[in-house]
Amino acid sequence: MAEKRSAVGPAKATDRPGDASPFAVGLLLRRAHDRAASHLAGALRPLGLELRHFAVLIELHHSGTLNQRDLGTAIAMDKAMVVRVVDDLERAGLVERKPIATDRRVRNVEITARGVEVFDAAHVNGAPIFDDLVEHLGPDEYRTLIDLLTRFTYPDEKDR
Amino acid sequence: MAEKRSAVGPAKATDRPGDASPFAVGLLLRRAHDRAASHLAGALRPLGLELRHFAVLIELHHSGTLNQRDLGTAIAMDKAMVVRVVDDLERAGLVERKPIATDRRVRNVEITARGVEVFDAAHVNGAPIFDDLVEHLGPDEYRTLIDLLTRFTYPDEKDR
DNA sequence: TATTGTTATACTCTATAACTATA
DNA sequence: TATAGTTATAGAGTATAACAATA
Repeated sequence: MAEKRSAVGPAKATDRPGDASPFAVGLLLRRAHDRAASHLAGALRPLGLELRHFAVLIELHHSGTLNQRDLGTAIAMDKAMVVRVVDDLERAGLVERKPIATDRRVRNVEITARGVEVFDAAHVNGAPIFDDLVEHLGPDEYRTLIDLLTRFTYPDEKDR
Repeated sequence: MAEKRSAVGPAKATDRPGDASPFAVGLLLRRAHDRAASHLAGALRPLGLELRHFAVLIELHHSGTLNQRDLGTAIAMDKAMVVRVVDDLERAGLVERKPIATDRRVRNVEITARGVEVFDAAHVNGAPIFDDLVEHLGPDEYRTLIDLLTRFTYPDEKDR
């Protein structure tokens, strides 16, 4: 692949080398995500979890308790999807819904002790898969990638 | 966001700061892709194109002529999807299917002169949107991001 | 009247599988 | 028998909208 160039027409402003078209970024990100997702999904499958379940566990492990609205906002998940994913997790005993005293509409979601266990187990079991995912990047490079990606994705936020 | 930590349980091997869970990479990539895709789709909409159409144009502009099978391989697109996308592009006059002499099953896809025009116009019209997409990264940082992302995504390839 | 969470519905995307015409 | 391309179908994923309870 990528053997020929400029087979079509004269040089133009956009006649760039390789994948330098700005639009290629979108495609590159899609394929990067596909690769990461298939690796990570493989690490979670033995635990009966999918990435979207783990997104909730990560957020709860990180932020503590959140109601479903804030949880959805935090992980960019539709509120209807939040309901289904929390249903799954609650059925598995990994999170609990807790009513709050001041507003009977709201239900806080908490990670359970068992949820924390599974969270840890996923990281232990997934370590080899994760190593394979990033092995051709050095540790510094990986950190740089995460940093740049984070700033690309959340342009308005200072911390994260 | 990201105000509390360790609200749950004692410190563990996986009790990392922030989004340092390996699994968070998948989620970060998803959101990075979502942000890029919505920006770039906005740049293509006035031209009546979607990202998947542009994926084909980029590949043809870059590699010259490809048959549909190789085209699908190059951009990780299912052969059935290739048919539909090439249908759209051909209807718009941006690519042409050309039979080859040696194998009457195969149809090469070529970008047309009008396809090159639209390719260039997309970059011209999209420039402000693209600037907005990456403005909080320096040029060097953007190049680094693309480089790391490319190596992350295509671990086995030397060039690209 | 607005909001939280739930349920139901519709729509898009993708993956699969059949089908044709060639080889 | 295998392959390139096409078409049709089914499944998953996502987005939308209606709904109930509460504020």
